[in-house]
Amino acid sequence: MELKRIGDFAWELPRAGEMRVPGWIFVSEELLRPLLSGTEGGEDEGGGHEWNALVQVRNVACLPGIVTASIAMPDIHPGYGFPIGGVGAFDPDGGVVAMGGVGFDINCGVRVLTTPLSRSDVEDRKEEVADSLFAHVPAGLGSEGKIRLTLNGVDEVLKKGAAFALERGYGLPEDLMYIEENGRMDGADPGAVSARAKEREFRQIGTLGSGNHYLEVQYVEEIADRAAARAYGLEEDQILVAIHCGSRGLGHQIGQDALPELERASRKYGIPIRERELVCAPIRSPEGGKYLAAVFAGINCAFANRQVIAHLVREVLAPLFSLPHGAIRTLYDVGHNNVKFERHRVDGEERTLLVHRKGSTRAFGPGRRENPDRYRAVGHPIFVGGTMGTASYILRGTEVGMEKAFGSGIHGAGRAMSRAKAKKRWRGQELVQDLAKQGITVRAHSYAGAAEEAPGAYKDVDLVVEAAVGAGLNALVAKVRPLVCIKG
DNA sequence: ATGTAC
Repeated sequence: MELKRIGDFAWELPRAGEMRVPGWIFVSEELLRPLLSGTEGGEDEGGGHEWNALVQVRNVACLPGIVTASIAMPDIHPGYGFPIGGVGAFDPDGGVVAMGGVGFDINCGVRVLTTPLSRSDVEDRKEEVADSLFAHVPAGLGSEGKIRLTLNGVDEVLKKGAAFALERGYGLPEDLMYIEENGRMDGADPGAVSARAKEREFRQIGTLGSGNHYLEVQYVEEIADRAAARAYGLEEDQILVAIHCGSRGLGHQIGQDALPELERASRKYGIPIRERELVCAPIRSPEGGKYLAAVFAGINCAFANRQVIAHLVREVLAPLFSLPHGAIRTLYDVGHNNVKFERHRVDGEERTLLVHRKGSTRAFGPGRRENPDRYRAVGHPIFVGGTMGTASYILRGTEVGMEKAFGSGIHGAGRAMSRAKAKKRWRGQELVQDLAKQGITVRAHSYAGAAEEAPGAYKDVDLVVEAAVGAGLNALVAKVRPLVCIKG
């Protein structure tokens, strides 16, 4: 595939064939190289689909009703249907909602809590902090939470999101102000969610899960943007807690249920299926409407999940450091596997679009009314999770990002190596010991899982951030380092 | 990502 350079950190995949718009890939030369080494039409573990992130950018560009471009963030790597790091905005008239644009872990995202603690408060108590968090926050594959829901309770979670958790006494009212959508997505319909999906939520609310999900105690190493840091209440050496998780089994089941339904819809409406998960339905069709109502419910499930986990973190840290719960505040909570209706300027005209972000964080810039009052002037924070052994970053939305990428940003380092390959190359136990020597206390529910998450299996997060900032999509606010990491 | 399987 021929790419045209259109900027220092921007490349265009020109419109050709059945593409309705061009592809825009925001990467540096160095990050572009591995993308070009994939083989088009190559075999993959999933059954012989084209397993190449750039092919996926092109496939998304072929979907009906896509607006402006099929966009890839600097952490782009192959996903199901959409690339991870992919953004696609669609016109509600004639456009589609695509399962691959959301993925299985609906509203997977990050919440960051601020504390009044500084690095020195935690540094020599890391083992104690790690053990307490590990014991109190349920995590790992198939883990079950401390809360049991009834069927009616699950419906309430799906309708109310984080507010449900608050009603049950998990969290502080001010938390809601600092969650994307205030923690509650409109248009969620529990009736669009299967009984099987709901059954998976009965015992799973308030659990971290596995894979790349984690709970991390971090300190602020460096502040790059004083004004934004002031608005966010961040200082150097300050202790933060990052919670990375999603909608667990429920979101996964919504995705599984949607596959055959949207496959039928794709055929019914005559939309070519270019990859198993790139099935879709017109936004205004009954099938599209049902899928959206189910996804919105899944989004609420993840908001509620992170809200409960934030409470569990407070239950651990407050007594340990003699703090009131109110001293541990929600900086922000924002997802990176979502689809939603948003207002955007396209060619000078304000329009409502359905924006898919798959492994891409919403990153609204200065002035947007969706931002909390305290953040309105600088844009809301976004969280870029590095790996167990490397830095994470706090960035913010920008006006350039609003124009070029529908207000989107990066979400992490992005995998550079498959999970299978990483598992062969590293041993989890050795990895945890190595990290301990570097001052990072890791508690993992699965050593095999930890090996898959080896820092070496990811791209260099510093380069990914450099590209996002260089392209102007996001602005750098602060760099943070891990002290304690709980892995699923 | 995922009760790694219909």
